[in-house]
This record gives sequence, C-alpha cells and structure tokens, in this order.
Amino acid sequence: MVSTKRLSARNRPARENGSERRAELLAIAGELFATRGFLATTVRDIADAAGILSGSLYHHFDSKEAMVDEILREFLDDQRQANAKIIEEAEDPRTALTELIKRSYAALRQHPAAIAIFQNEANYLAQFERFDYLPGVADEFEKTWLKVLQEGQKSGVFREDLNAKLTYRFIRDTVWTTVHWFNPSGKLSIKSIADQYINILCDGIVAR
Amino acid sequence: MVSTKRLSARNRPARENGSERRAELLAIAGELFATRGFLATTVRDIADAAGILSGSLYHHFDSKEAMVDEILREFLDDQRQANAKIIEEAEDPRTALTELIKRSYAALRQHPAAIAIFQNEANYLAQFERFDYLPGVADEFEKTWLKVLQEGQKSGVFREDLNAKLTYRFIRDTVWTTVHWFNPSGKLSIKSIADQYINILCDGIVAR
DNA sequence: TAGCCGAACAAGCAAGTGCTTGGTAGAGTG
DNA sequence: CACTCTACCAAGCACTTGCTTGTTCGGCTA
Repeated sequence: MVSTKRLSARNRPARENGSERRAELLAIAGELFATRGFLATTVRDIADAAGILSGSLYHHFDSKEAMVDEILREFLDDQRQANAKIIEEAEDPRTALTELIKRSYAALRQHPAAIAIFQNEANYLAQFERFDYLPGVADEFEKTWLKVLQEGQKSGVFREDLNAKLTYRFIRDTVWTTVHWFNPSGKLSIKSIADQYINILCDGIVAR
Repeated sequence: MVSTKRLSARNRPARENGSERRAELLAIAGELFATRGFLATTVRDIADAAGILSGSLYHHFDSKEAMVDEILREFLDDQRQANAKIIEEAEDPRTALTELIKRSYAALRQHPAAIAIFQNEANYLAQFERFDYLPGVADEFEKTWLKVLQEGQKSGVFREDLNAKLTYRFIRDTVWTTVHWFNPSGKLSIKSIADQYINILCDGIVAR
C-alpha cells in the first residue's frame, strides 16, 4: 500500500530541501564553476573543497548539472524580479536605464559566481534539455532593456539615430563582462564603476 | 655521429611545416574550440570533422594544446603588429583610438575563432606553462590603449575626469565580446557596428 | 531504548579521455 | 628498382570522468 503520509520539511530528503550544508555545497560548487569553468571542475574537486568524498555529493544533488541549474535559476529569478520592479517604478526612460545599469552592477556583488557561469557556460549548457529556459530568459532581458531605450528615443531623451538593439548589446556586454576583472577587494568600488560607465554612456568620452 | 644534414622545407615532418592539410585541420579545430569550448571538444571530434581517425591528428600536431597554442599565437601576433602600426601612423589620439577600435572589429572577420577562444579559454589555458605568454600579451594591449587614452586627455580631446584604465576596460569588453553574437551573414555589417560604437563612445546616447 | 534519518564513507563501474604504437598505401625520387 | 616521405589506419593503453551501490554512525524522537 502506498503511504499517504505527507513529507514534512524535516522528512524530505536533503536533495530537495534547503539545508544549510546543501547551500554551503552549492556556494562552493558555484565558485569553482565560475573560476575554472563547468567542465574543468570535477565532482571530486567540489567534494575536496567541501572536505567530503565525491560520492557524498549525490546525497544532496541529483547530478553535477543539477547544481549549475539551481545556481543559475536562483540568480536569473532574482534579476528578473528586480528588472520588473525598476520598470514599474521608474518615472522616465533615463532613470529607468540608469537604474537597470546600477542594478546589474549591484548583482555583481550578490551573484558573482552565477553571473560568471551564465556568461561563460550558457552557450554550452543550452545544448541540454534541462537548460532550455536559458535562451528565453536572455530574450526577456533584451525585451526589457529595449523597451526602455525605445521609449527614451520616442520621448527625445535618447538620440534617435541609434540602433536600439545594438545599443542594448553594447551595454549588456560591458556590464556583464565586468565580472571577469572586477576585484571586490580592489580600489574600485562597484558603485564608482557603475557611475563612470553611466557617465560615459550618456555623454561620451570626448571633451566639450 | 649526429647528422649535420639541414632539413629542407620538403623534408621537415608535417608537424613543423605549413602544409595545406595541416592548415585545414587547424581551421577545423579552431572552429570547434570556438563554438564548443576547448575542453568540450575532443580530439575525436576534430578528427571526425576532418574525416580521419583521432590518432592521425598526431601526425600533424604534438598535442591538442599545441593546436590552440598555434591558433592563438597567429592571431595575437597579427593584432600586435596591427596595433603598433596604428600607433605609429595616427596623427592624433582621437584618430588613433578610432583606428584601434576599427582594427579590433575588423579582426572579428579575420580571426573569429581565435578571438572567441582567446576570450573564453585564456583564463583556463593560463594555468599551463605553455601559455605563460598570455598575460603578457594582454598587458601589452592594455598599455597601447592606455597610452592613446592618456595622451588624448592631456591634449584635451578626451574628458579629463575619466579613469583611463576603466575606460579602456569598457571599450575592450564591448569590442571583443561582440564575437559572441556577431553573425557574418546577418543584417549588420562589422563596419556599421564599429561606426555605431565609436559614435556612442565619443558622444554618448543622450540627445542634445 | 529501539528505530529512524541525515550525512557521510569506501569501493568501484562504464564510458570516455588524450595520446602512443606499429603498420600500410601511394606518390615521388635517386 | 629500391628508397623515402606523407598521410593515414587500427588497436589499444593509462587514466579520468560522472555516478552508483552498499554500508556506517551519531543524533534525534516516539
């Protein structure tokens, strides 16, 4: 007879709940994936870094893929929600754009590993069914930014002779790629980087 | 007794000369490394794409690493020479900067695979002695661009309130990352992308 | 105190990895 | 004709990969 007992949070196996140890392991894996790459990181590397044996990882996670999956989903959900809130609250396109940029830079502090993984491995991961959602999310992000840019052009805040799609890509590439060289303990703060970029983007580098 | 016979170009083994077949194999490998990643591409993948068996590759090359090495060196040498020539010939910092940008974009057409590999795998490859030269080259590129930016600031062409190093990174990230989405058979030409970027970089996106 | 459960270990398997070896067909060369 | 050279094949070796299995053990709970 099949048990009808509901699984309480305490009873659920570790691979489905949010135990502390589990989160710790995810963070360790994320950092390795981000710095060495997904393929270059072996389950033995992760286990070593966590001080356990590789087989023990499978008590917490179904597979190596499942780990990246969870890391990416968390970051992407977060970013999506934040973007939506900005669009909703911003009073004009220029504010919306600068807020989107600031928010993206802020994400570098909160999800540095996830951003690096998204940047480096999205292409490779997209070949697996499990990651079918990746192109969709990228598309959604593009739509959000495009709307802001195009509204800004209509209302005359942004130059009309710009190709909005191209402009979006320039911005996106600059902002996200920062994850490859940003050093949290260096001289430059995220805020100062964001401010300088917004400054250049809006007014250019040529002196007047 | 050691032979003193000089190796003529015809006698040299294939792994050291520049036979057509060899160049063909390098191109095939480069494309695979660029699209799938270095680690994700197996020597069997390369051999399959070339219509031979994996072992046969070792008639032409010492190792899989040797293949990327050669691909990267060719591109980097080319780019270094081109940069030097621009610096030498440009009459003012603004021309020098725009020429550097145009040249970088032009490289996307000539060495798309090498650029993608350099972008994606430099970090990973740098751990092997064989690729010790990579950080040095990156440094040299940075110095070249920085000189142009700083001279421009001194002469009053570029705004003085800019952090030159930061500005360089913004430019570099935008230009090189283009390799990830540029489609040679798409609507946008390399030239129009370059022009638009130079335009935004110099004057900003805000309407006046 | 008996039973259960989360967390880990110990061992190993199947598949795949880069690379090596010994050999061969065919074109060219002395 | 004997030879050398290029480009390749066929087979397989040593090793690493992600993952599975069966087991142990301390702590919580009924």
